[in-house]
Amino acid sequence: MRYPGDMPEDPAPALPAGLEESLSWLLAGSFRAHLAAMREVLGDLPHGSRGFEALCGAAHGSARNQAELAKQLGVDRTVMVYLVDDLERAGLVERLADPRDRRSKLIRATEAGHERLRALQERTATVEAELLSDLSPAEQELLRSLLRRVASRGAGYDLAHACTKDEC
Amino acid sequence: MRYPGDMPEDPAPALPAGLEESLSWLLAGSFRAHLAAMREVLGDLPHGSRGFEALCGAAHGSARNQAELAKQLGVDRTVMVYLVDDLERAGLVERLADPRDRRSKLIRATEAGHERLRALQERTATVEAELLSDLSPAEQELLRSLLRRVASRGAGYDLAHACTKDEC
DNA sequence: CAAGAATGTCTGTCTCACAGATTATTTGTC
DNA sequence: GACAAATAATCTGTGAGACAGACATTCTTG
Repeated sequence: MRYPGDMPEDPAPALPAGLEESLSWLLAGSFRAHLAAMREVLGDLPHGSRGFEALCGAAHGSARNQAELAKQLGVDRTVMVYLVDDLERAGLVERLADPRDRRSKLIRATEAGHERLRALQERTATVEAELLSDLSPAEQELLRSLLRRVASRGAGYDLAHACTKDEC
Repeated sequence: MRYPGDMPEDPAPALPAGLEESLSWLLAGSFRAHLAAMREVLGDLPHGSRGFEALCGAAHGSARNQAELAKQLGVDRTVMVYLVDDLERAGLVERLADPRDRRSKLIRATEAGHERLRALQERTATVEAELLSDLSPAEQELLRSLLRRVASRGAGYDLAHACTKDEC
């Protein structure tokens, strides 16, 4: 865990000149920072940040089946297989038969999954708070709101090959 | 309530309930959206979005050497090798000997690199404008500003293994 | 009932990131 | 000046992960 005063003495490259105005880099940089901050918190959770989002979705029942959850997470359907496999093996989620469609499987968080998620969310909240600590509470909420609108608009894009190869 | 003319083009998963408040998902979603939007614009540019940022950094001389550019881009030093290799092979950047330190190599954009970058920036601006079209100009600038502060704070984190494995 | 679409899964393949070692050069220490 | 340690770039090998394509099952639509 790193604390505010605990910055690496490293002659920090800080923000790269000329890139700081590029939305490309701003999003990548923020995303990377968040990812790095989450890493230690998530610990041995299968598939790290993505596993966290999947568990989150499973707990909230945000998707009817595996395919829809995959779309929400922005991953390929074949990736979803071993993602859920590993979460299931860890006892955090379970595949339930959908009574309405025997092809579908409902992905739901187990009791242990809910418990784990709650514990993780406590700690991720701390991490996020630190990451956003330069922003006032109002600005933090504003940032979420703006990102939500951007992400919402981007939800319609073709996400094939969107995620993994680059930075991520 | 749905009306006759109100066609459900795609049963759009839209925003996943329960995830939309998670900064984790908001950043990932926005980042993915931007990545997807940029893909077609960048075309055959080596290494896509990351190559674009590298070219940008090379053009602005934001880094003294290859290692520092790698830090700014958030990539491993060994990754930087073939990233620059490919950009160099495409004639967009060049490795110059640093007169002050013969170990270092300055990564600079060639004439063709500047040209290509300028052309790309025109088109990426269009794409970004569309991605942000739900936001007013003031909000767009606000978003950039907020992200800059987040990314800036996150610049000090340990970025090892930050990027690739998870979405991105 | 037949044809087609959707869901989840499996297999094979291929790209990519990372650890570790290597070479060349610089910096620090005595 | 001589030596050790640190740093920059590179190369090799390996492993993880993403994707295309095919498949079995089930639903939907004509």
